[in-house]
Amino acid sequence: MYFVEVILPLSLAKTFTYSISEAEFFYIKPGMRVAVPFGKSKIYTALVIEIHRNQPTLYEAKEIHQILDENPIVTLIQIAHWQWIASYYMCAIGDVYRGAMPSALLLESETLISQKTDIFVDSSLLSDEEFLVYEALQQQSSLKVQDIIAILNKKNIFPVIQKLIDKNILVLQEEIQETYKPKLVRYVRLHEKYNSNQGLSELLEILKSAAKQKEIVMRYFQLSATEKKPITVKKLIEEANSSSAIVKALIEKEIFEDYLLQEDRINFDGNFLKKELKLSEAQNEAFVAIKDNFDSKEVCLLHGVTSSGKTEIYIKLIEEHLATGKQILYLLPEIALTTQLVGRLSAYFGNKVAVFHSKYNNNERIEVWNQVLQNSEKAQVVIGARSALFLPFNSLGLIIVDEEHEQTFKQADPAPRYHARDAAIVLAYSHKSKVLLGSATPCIETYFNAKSDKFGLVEITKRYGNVMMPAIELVDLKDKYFRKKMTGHFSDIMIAEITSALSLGEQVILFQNRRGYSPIIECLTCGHVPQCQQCDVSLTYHKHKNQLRCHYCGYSMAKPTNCHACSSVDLTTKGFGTEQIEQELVSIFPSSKIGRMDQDTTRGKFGFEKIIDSFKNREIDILVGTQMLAKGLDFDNVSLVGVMNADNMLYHPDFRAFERSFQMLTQVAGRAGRSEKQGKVIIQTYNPNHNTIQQVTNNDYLGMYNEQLYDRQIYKYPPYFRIIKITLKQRDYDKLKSGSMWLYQVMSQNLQIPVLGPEEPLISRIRNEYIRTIIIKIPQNVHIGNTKEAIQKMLNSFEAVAHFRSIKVTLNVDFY
DNA sequence: AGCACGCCGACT
DNA sequence: GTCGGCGTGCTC
Repeated sequence: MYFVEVILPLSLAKTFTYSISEAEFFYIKPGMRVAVPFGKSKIYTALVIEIHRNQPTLYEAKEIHQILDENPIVTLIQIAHWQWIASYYMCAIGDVYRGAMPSALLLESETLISQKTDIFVDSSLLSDEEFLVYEALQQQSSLKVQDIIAILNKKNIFPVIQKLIDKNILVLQEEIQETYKPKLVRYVRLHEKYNSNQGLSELLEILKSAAKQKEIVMRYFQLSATEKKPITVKKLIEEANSSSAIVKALIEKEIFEDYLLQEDRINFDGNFLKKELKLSEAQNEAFVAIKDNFDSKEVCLLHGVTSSGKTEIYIKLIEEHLATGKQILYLLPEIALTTQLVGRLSAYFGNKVAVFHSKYNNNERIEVWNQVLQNSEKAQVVIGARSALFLPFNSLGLIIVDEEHEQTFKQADPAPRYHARDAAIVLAYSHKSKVLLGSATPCIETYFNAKSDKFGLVEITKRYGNVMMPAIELVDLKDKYFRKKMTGHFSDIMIAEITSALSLGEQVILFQNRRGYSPIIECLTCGHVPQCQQCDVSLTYHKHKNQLRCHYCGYSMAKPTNCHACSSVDLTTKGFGTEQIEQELVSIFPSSKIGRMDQDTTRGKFGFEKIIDSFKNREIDILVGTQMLAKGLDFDNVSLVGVMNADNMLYHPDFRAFERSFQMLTQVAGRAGRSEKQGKVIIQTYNPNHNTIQQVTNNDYLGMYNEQLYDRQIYKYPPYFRIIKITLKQRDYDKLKSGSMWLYQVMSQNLQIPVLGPEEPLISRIRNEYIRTIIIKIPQNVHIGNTKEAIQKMLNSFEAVAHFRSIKVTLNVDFY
């Protein structure tokens, strides 16, 4: 008796046992995929993690359906890493498996219904519904479950199908199909019988009376002489200005023959310049210091101010690690940044650079997966967003986490809710590789780890080429409104600075961390504010579409003309977003070209690139945008950055609000003045004396760090405490209330550590589900693993209470 | 996650 | 009386 232990791509913590034959026992290796039946009718792509001979005692193992791989496509290191993620982030191993694999490698079966062949059917014995299905099968050889639901116009169709199967008319098939199709390109070459000199003259004789054909053949000779490589059919037709019909005729005459070659979808060969990299003195010092740190430490933090030229240092490090033949992973917070970076890296490393992120289509992702698995030349350096962490690396030499402070590295939903930076450090440990974290505004925990000697620390305090740090000027909004110096949301100083920058032909970036036109609409008569029907939030006004929209569930309605509560027509808008800033700009600077960059304008695969490119090409004078602007973009002609309102970030009810505000403002300010001239930053605020604002102005990271660290210790937050957030959701308010109270009490009684809650979050209802949260704080001296086990046990007993079982519980470890 | 079983209310 | 709603439990 032979068995395999498999992971299923479902939210199940257990592994499952299937039986295999003796031959399969010797063939299957851990990391191969097998198709297995699971439950009544479905077939899933499971991953083998163990092959063994221990027969299960409590049930009879089913047989596997089919082996899907010839070789493992997942490495043992990956499987171990996934298990770590599942246990640390408290989710099912199946969640990690599903999140880690490109979806095209995880196909599920689709049940196909078809008619048995060679049977006689007496249609008078069929019911109306049975007949409809039977009739449909006369037209099509097979039907999907969805098709039959449509034909019968009802949901539960299985009784009908079952009767037809019983009457020996139908059969069901379950098939898993690989959807990956290699990209094939059609090439053309001369038939071998004309390869000799004698053949050639024969050929000319044949073509004497076919001018068009002769032309294309002559063109073929020219091309193959100049290009010295195979010629595609497409290119030949283009170059000869001919048509495919003529090529086809030549192939039929056996003068040409065509053949197919597999080609990679993604190629960065084009801009390989083999540039020699020259580091500045400061960069070189940092580079040497990083290498020194790597001698004794696994992780090193590179803390360099904005524009200090961190990327060149990364490139130099990549160069050195490439020489050892190991793979390199470069993680970025945002997909949109890959295009810029690929351009820069492929100039040095040419086709050794590969990219992996969620906007790639299935085929593209599988190609990168396979290249990484085979340690191919073409994927020595992999650039990607957080999911690139799951690629099947053989031997990683270096992981770079750029802009390590960015919260996008933490996956919020669905599980696995992992932090790519932290998971990368663990992954690096199993590869015995090094990790470089880079940021101008490191995350407090990271800096803490560096300061406490867990990580190495290298700092650059000067900008590249000795460009000066931007001069930051604060504008007190309270004072400006009082003195009536405001035009819309622009202070007189802001307008003057923009005017002067524009007159010098320089570009301006304006930052407003809120999209839409204005957040809310309020009735002046009764104070009513339109709310979302399904969520506990006010609707946001979007002027462009004249709509009110919910940013949580996507609900939208036309802007009302009168108040829904009192019918008054005196409606006013409160607060402001990017859309309103854009519109004010149009009236203040009518002759300037104004662009807007936020979620609403950057949809689509290249939405972001389009705006960035037109800004770079100076087709836009003033760019208004949300936090997207803060993410490591380089523009060389921007001399002024304006922050419309620095306060709304400051007062988020979140222990990170000040840290985030500092990071955001410093990063945005860093976009100013990237060439010789000192850049200028205008920050409009109601709180010019606020510590965080002052720290931004004085470029005082350490001041911010020390102040925040002090608060974190007092209020029990990271890095001193690790936090687990438990979210409970239910449509029934009372059930949720009693369930969350029950769980809170069990936890606070059984854990000797702080447990807070159950709290009603700021937004206490989304899509008609009520929400409560419980926060658990684990101090440094308490064992994390044991605590998580205890929490898991308590959650299990929570689920054992029948009344509470319908409450959805999600866990978020290190949820920030 | 799906899918079936099983128990109660709204219709032919 | 049946259809179909969803709460409950299991899948190797």
